[in-house]
Amino acid sequence: MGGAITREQIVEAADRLFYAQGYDPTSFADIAAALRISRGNFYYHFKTKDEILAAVIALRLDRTQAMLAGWEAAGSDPAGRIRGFIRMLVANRAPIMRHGCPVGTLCGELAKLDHPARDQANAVMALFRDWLARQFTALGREAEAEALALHLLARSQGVATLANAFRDEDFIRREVAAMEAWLDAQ
Amino acid sequence: MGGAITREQIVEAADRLFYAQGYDPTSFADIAAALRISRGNFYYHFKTKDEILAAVIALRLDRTQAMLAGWEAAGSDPAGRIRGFIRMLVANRAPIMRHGCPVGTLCGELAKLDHPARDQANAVMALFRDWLARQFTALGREAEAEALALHLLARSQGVATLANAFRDEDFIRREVAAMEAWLDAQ
DNA sequence: ACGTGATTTGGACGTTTGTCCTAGAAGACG
DNA sequence: CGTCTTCTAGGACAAACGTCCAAATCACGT
Repeated sequence: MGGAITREQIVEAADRLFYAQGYDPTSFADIAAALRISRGNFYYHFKTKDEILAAVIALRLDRTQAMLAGWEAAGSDPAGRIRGFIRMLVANRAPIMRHGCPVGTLCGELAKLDHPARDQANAVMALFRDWLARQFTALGREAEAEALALHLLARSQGVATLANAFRDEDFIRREVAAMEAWLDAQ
Repeated sequence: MGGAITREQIVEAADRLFYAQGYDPTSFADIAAALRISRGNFYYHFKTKDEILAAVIALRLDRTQAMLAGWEAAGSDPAGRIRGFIRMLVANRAPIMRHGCPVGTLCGELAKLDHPARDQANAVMALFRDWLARQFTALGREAEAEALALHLLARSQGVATLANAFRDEDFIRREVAAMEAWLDAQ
């Protein structure tokens, strides 16, 4: 396989384009142009567009799971890990202001499309929820762990949505500080 | 004008469909089928699909402005008005769980499409922001009014996003209660 | 009853979409 | 060098898209 375009490269390009433009508006032609390959080439690796979406979501699931597992392996305390989650908003502020949160926007789009892969996309969101709940449990808040996780996840999603609409970097920093203060009070 | 399909009916149907399915995935055929009129009929009232979108956003701007003005005219105090805003999440929980927040989802979609009407859609969001800021100003928090408004708006958007993903009604109620408690502490 | 302007129809148009096929290039292996 | 498998290019295909138009229909003043 010489200059072979691997399946992985297609998924990678689709991942970026689905994030930047959305799943539905992104065409095979867009992905092909990004990789400079022929349109017809897709059919060898994927039978349908939905299969590409499924592969993209599977990739995101894997990467998210690996990232969260890495954060748990690191020696920091649960509160420090949650702080790391919150600070993702600052670290990724540029793409978030341009395209929103990759997780939230895909869930929203697939919900509107009533797409079969909706549940898979939601599973990525659930990964964050469950990870956060585990951290709050480790903080001794087992009873309210899931509610606290959903609360923090919702605030993050809201910040991403408004940061995307208003392109306001200071707003992100203010809200991140507020979430950290909230975390300290827990 | 006998059984004349008015321009207003088209905008109304497009408004509903854009909310339920999104702007891009909604075709002229969809709107025509909903109204049981001919596809070609649109060209008499609108020249392009973008014109329909502009009309839909203009309608939403008008209605939002009227709704918010009505809330200010009512005799309640600023805190009570903010409480009314928060309770929108509970009042509209069914459509929110199905399709998300009409304001936030349209802003997100148009941002991804890099659509010219993006700013108009954001103006609807800004309407809520400015209205909330006015209420916080009336509460004597002029200096931080906009930050408080954005904070509350972000939390509402986040609740709508997660309620849409997880279809969790209890979550909405819990978060609404938490926002009311936050408001009382302000 | 008639004519005029407003409104609606059904379809044509060129383009783009996702899907699918075939011919051949490129690689591994004998 | 020859053969077999793996991969790619380019285009065919029907369907759907937004756009646009000519002809028919409707409402209404006279």
